Formats: sequence, C-alpha cells, structure tokens
Amino acid sequence: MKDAPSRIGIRDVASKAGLSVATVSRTLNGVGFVKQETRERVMRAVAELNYIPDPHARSLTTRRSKTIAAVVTQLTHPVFSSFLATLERSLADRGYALVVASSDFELEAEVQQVRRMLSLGVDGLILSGEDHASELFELVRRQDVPVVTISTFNPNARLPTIGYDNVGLGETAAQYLHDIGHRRIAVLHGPAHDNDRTQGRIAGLKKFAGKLELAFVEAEWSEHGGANATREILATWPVQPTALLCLSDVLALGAMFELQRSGKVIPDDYSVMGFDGLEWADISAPPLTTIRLPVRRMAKAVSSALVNFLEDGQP
Amino acid sequence: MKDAPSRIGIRDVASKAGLSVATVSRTLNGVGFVKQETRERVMRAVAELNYIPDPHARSLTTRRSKTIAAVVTQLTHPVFSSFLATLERSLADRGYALVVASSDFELEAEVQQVRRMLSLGVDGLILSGEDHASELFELVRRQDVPVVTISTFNPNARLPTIGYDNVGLGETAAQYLHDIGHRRIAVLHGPAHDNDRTQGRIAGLKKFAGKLELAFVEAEWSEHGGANATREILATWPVQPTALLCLSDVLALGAMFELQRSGKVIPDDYSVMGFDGLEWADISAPPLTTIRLPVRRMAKAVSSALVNFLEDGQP
DNA sequence: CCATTTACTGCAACCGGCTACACAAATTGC
DNA sequence: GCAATTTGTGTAGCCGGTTGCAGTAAATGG
Repeated sequence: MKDAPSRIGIRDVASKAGLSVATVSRTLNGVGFVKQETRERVMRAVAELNYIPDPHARSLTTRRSKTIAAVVTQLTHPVFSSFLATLERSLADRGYALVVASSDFELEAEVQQVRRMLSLGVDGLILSGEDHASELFELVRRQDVPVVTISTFNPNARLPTIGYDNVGLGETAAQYLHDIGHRRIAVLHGPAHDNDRTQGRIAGLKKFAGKLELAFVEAEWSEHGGANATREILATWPVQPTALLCLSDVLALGAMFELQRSGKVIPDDYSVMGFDGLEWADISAPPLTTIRLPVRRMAKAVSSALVNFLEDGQP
Repeated sequence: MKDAPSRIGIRDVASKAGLSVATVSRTLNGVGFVKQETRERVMRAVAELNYIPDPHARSLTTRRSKTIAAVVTQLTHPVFSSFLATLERSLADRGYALVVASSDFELEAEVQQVRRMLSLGVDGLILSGEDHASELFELVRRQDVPVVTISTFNPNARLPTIGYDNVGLGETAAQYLHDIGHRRIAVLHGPAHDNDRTQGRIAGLKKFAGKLELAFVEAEWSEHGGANATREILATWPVQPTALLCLSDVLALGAMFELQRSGKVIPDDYSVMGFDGLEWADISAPPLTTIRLPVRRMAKAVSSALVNFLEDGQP
C-alpha cells in the first residue's frame, strides 16, 4: 500500500534543520553547549516532523532502558497492589516505568521471571524477601543489575533490603494479644514454604510459646483461604481458641465472614486480629485490629534508592 | 578496579567457537540452516562464556521489545489487579512482559502515561474504555502501535474493544432489583467523569427510570468511599431506599460495613448489590449478590489478541 | 593586534546484535 | 561425470541513536 515511509530518524531532523545529527542529539538531551537559536531551529524541525527518538536505539548506546522490574509473589494481594501502585507513581515521577511479574510463591518460578526480565533489559530489579534460588544471585551478579529486596529488613542480607522486621512484628502481635488477655490463639498464615516473611513472623510469635498456646494453620492467601481455615477450626478443633491471628488482613476478612456466618460474635466469642493495615481495616464492623505495614513508604524508599543508584551511585 | 571486562558479545562467542557471528546468530534464533554439529559448538561456547544477548541491541534491529503496556485508572482496584495478574501470566507464557501504569481517572494523565510508554518502546498497548484524549488517538496512530481497549465492548469503536456491555449490565442489575421487589434504589458509583464504563452502567440503569426510583451518589472508588456514601444516605436522605446498588464490590464492602455499624440488618433493612464478582462475594456474611465480570477471560482474550497480531497479523 | 580561552558545531566511530548476499561444500539428477 | 540444487557458513553493512575528538568562530587578555 504505502511505500514504506521508513520512520523518520534523527538524520532527517538534522538535514531538515540544516545541522548535524550530533547537534540535534545534544539539544534533545540537553548536554554540552548549543546556541539558543540553534536549539530553536532543532525544536522546530522536531515539531514539524513529529520526530520521536527510537527508544531501542537510544537504549543501545546508553545501556539504559528506564525500566524497573518488580517480581512479587502475587499480584492480586492488596498489599502488593498498593505497593506497586505507589511504586509506579514514584518511578513515573523519576521517568522510569514499572514492569511487573509474579512468582506465585515459587523460588523456581521467580528465577525464570527474573531471567525473563533481564533478557528484556530492565535497569533494576525489585524482589520480595531474602530467600532466593542461588541461581538467581548468580544471575544478577553476572549481569550486575542493581537489586533491592522488600518486605524484610536485614542490614546483613546478601542484597540490600528495604522493609520491616517480620520477627519483631510477630512478637508485637503476640505481645498485644497476650496483654489483652488471650492465651489460646489460632494463627492463620499463608504458604510458609519459600517465604521468609511469613517464616519470620511465625518465628516472632513462637518466642511466646511459653506464655501463649499457639496453633498454626496454613491457608491460601485469600479471603477464601481465611474462611476455609476458620471453618475447619470451628468444626474440628477440640479446644477452641479465643483469638484468631491472621497474618494478613485478607485472611482476616475471610475469617470474619466465616465467623459471622456461623453466628459467632466478634470480639465476644472470638477476637480477630490482622496484619497489613488494609484500607478497610478501620471501617469494618467491628473495626479490625491490625498491624499496619508502611507499604507506601516502602515503595517510595525503594524507588528513590534504585533511581538514585542508577543516576548517581550509592546502595 | 577491574579493567572494564566489557561485556561479552556475539563476536566473542563466534571467535571462541571458531565461527562467524552470522552462524551464531542463526543458531541462537533458529533460522536458516545450521549443521547439527555446528549448533552444538555454538551452544558450548555460549554456555562457557555465559553469553546473554544484549536485549537493546536485539530490539534495535528487530524493532520489538517483547513488552506490552497496560494503562488503567487505578492499580489498586481488585478488578484491575486481578485483570493484570491474569494478563501478566498469559503474556509471560507468550514471552512478553507487562508494563503497568495508572491514569488516576484523568484522560490527560492517561495521555502522558501513554506517551511515556511509547517513548519507552512497548510493542502494544492496553487501555480501558473508549473515551480518550484526541491527542492519544493521534499518538498511537502515528506510532502505529497496536492498541486494545478493555472493559467495554463496541464493535464500532475507534479502537478494538474486548470487554462487556456496560449498558446491558446496568439494565440487568436494574431488572434484577425490580424483580425482587425493590422500587427505591440508591446507586453508589465511582467517579463518572472521564469514565465511559461507569457512564454506561448508569445509562443502563436509567432506562428503568419509569419503573424505579433511582438516586445516584458518586463516591471514591474504595471501601471508604462506599462507607462514606452510605453514611450520608442513612443520615441525610429524607426517604430511605430499600436497596443499595454498588457499581463495584469494593463500594459494596464499604456499604455493608457501614450498615452493620449502624445496626442495620442486611438484607432485611437494606439490600446490597454489587458489581465485579470479587473473590469474597460468595463467602461474605450475608453473601453479596453481585454481577460477575469475566475479568480473567478478558485478560486472556486481550493477551492472545495482541500477541497474535504482533506475531502474525489480525485485529 | 595576536595569543588564548571559550562557545559551538560537525565528522565519524561506535553500541551489539541481525541479515542480504556471496560463496563453498555436499547432494541430487540424468 | 558434470550441471543444477540444496545446505551451510562468512563478509559486511545496517538499525538509529550517542559521543570523543577535531575544527571553527567568537570572546577575552595582555
């Protein structure tokens, strides 16, 4: 049909403006000296031709794609969506785009995803947790891509971490429930396998093994998971707990629903405590006591850490 | 420190294997004829050198980045996270990565985001709704990037749509509430400005203006928004509705919480109906009647449509 | 007024892959 | 046995930007 109009390139702009490609490139990137008048000449040509620099060509020489990838366990979990949402905003402000991928709680899948992201040319990487396949460490070392891990905090980790102390959070929760008088507690948590965040919280709780009677139930990370676990507890446990501690508000919502369906009254029959601090925690009926995670702050911190490193240089 | 080891490139692999770059490239991309033995020689060299082709250089010649961007109104809304999660999976299966961005309900911001995505070199674009800034249409036309819009369905739209008929959904909801005997209905919806999905649903509802007494309340798209709107209705409306129709389950959850806090019984005092069909709708207490949107199916459809087009060619 | 320094601009060589085309070797055909 | 194919491999140039270095014009200095 149309005779291959062959994309207009910087050469076209240069000839149209009667200048060299170098000058055009310089004005466009604002480096070096360019006379005001020349600059305008370039801009005019750019506007007239509707020129848009080819991102691939640019990346080739600059070795930068202005892209950062985040590989999380689950894209649908509200904690992650809100993290990613804030992250996307912060990155956009700095001119970076966010690529997302999920590992579905499998360290093996995570490596694959990371491999894909790298073979795609991202400038930086965000992972959750400190536990990763050794192949992954190898991979990022070879490609030397900056990596930041979230959801945990440990100055001695193999990769820089930005997050919170999960063990401490576990202790805090246990302490709180202990203080308000609970002794028999059912702990609902998501898949602990391959997940140091959950393991950390559990470890924190277990420090209270002497003072509290703790029983752990692993559930799917979803409202259904929380409801199913609760149903099982109500139906089969010989001695009932007085509180349900859910290691995510998502589980807590499921638990609350299930308790209500069974005609139980919260917090008279059972107390429910959550983790995450999701939006609705303070307006639920009854309000959910939860441990608020500084997800948005974490997102901003990760964003600046990564971008600062890429533009200048400091871990 | 280290004397600039200068990334190993295809030339290194070629010389190591005692072959030409062309042969290496061919084996790696599986095009043309390559003797089995040669192929192995290449692979060995690749493995020994840990060679990974530079994605930027590759994109430059192939003019493909294996990247698709989705610009949605709000990343935190469960409907979108679940859409994006499924989308990411489908795209990953086909070897594509997903870049996300949010427009925050502003057509103007959307254009900016799209511009960023394009200047970043994505192969395809996913937008929600049919209404967009005219500048946006111009932009995608010039760059001729394939675009698919979601959440609406209209064979005559300016851009291909994959989604559902919002007007029809509105009618269905109205019909349902009418059938079970409701006459005075409060409709809680999110920002309708710049949002043809919401507008469509409202239009569908308004077709029942003769049979139903409808009052619309605009709220923020969140649990808080739903709760606040409900509080306002309870407190200030002279004549109370018998049903609250929420144009998103997120609003419905907020509404249910608020009703419970006020000691109202669902569905005796008020009925609550939702939209979206989020995971928890069937386990809530009481179960929420909702209109289930085929979000996952939509994601898969969008993914194949876009990838098929990119690899072969058909809208 | 001539020597420097400073401000601009252009040439041409990359970046690291892909691939058209040429050429050589192995098969096939008759 | 020699031409016509079919396979297999190499040379070299291109993709579309960026940038080091050189060269020219203008400003500064003594």
